[in-house]
Amino acid sequence: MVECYRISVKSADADESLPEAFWNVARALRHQARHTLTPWDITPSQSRALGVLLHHGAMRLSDLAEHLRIAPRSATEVVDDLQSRGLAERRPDAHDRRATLVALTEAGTATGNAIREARQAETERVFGCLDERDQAALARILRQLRSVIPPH
Amino acid sequence: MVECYRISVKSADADESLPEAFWNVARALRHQARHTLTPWDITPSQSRALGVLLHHGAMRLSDLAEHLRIAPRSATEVVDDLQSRGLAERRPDAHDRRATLVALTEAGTATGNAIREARQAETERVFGCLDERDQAALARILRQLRSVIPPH
DNA sequence: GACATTTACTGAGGTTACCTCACTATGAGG
DNA sequence: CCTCATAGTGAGGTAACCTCAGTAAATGTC
Repeated sequence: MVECYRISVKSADADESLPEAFWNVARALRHQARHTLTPWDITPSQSRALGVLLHHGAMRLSDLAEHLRIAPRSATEVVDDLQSRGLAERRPDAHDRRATLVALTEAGTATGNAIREARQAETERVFGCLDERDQAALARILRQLRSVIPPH
Repeated sequence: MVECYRISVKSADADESLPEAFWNVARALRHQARHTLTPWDITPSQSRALGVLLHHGAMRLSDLAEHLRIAPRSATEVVDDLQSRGLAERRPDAHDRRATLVALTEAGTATGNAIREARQAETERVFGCLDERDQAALARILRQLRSVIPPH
């Protein structure tokens, strides 16, 4: 179902180092991901928040910040943006009146789902072009790379 | 020469998808690269410019912009920064009085070399932990991925 | 129960790394 | 000579972050 058009290798700079090749792929993927978002006029950071809320449901602003690995203050801004677009809303937390719960609106859920599907199709098109063995190899290699990079 | 300490796999979230694993590695690498720069108090974008100038020698500001894939106006700023740190200097282009050549100072060359070496050691430590076959496999897989992502 | 401490969010203001648009100085073609 | 293109930069803007200080609410202590 997934079309794998392989453009002629055109002897593309095969003389690039592994890190260069890695970053080139990362840049192309990032570029493509940004492109995928254009129909919704959503920024990447908003899309990330949408994804977290879609996946985990309503949560406190500080928890959202943690999921997004950003400072709580920055999450405030992302939520402001989503709210001004009618994609999310703030609700009081019944158990803690200091906290505010962030929840997707119906529009937010719909948009989030649409984006999720588009991104899934996109990554399937890309990573699905690798055969089973290469997918397994890539997963293994990525795991090993990450084990060598000091976390934090 | 390269130490490969493999921390226990500790069954780290092995349930991540390929794109997730890819981005996690990318994030860790970016984080590490940023960390590597701390001794020189240099920003990543300045380091990139330093690298281009080191590799290709003095060039016009617009050519530098092209190498860095940024707008000429943005290259002006990077060069301003490098110049204020005494790492680069502007020179008139003898053949075109509109143009300005950007050249590394002695300090800039030294700093650029030091950074290049540190980064090389760093990537060798990471990618060098893959055996020959895995390095070849990764290179091949990355090439294939990039051939599937529409360029530009 | 009063009081100190901690926690949750947000206003104010800053940074990095980009961008576009308009302007000046210069070069190149007819 | 005059028009047009090109090289760099000032002015001003954006996204996505940050820290620090302040307010309101909860929680622990005496």
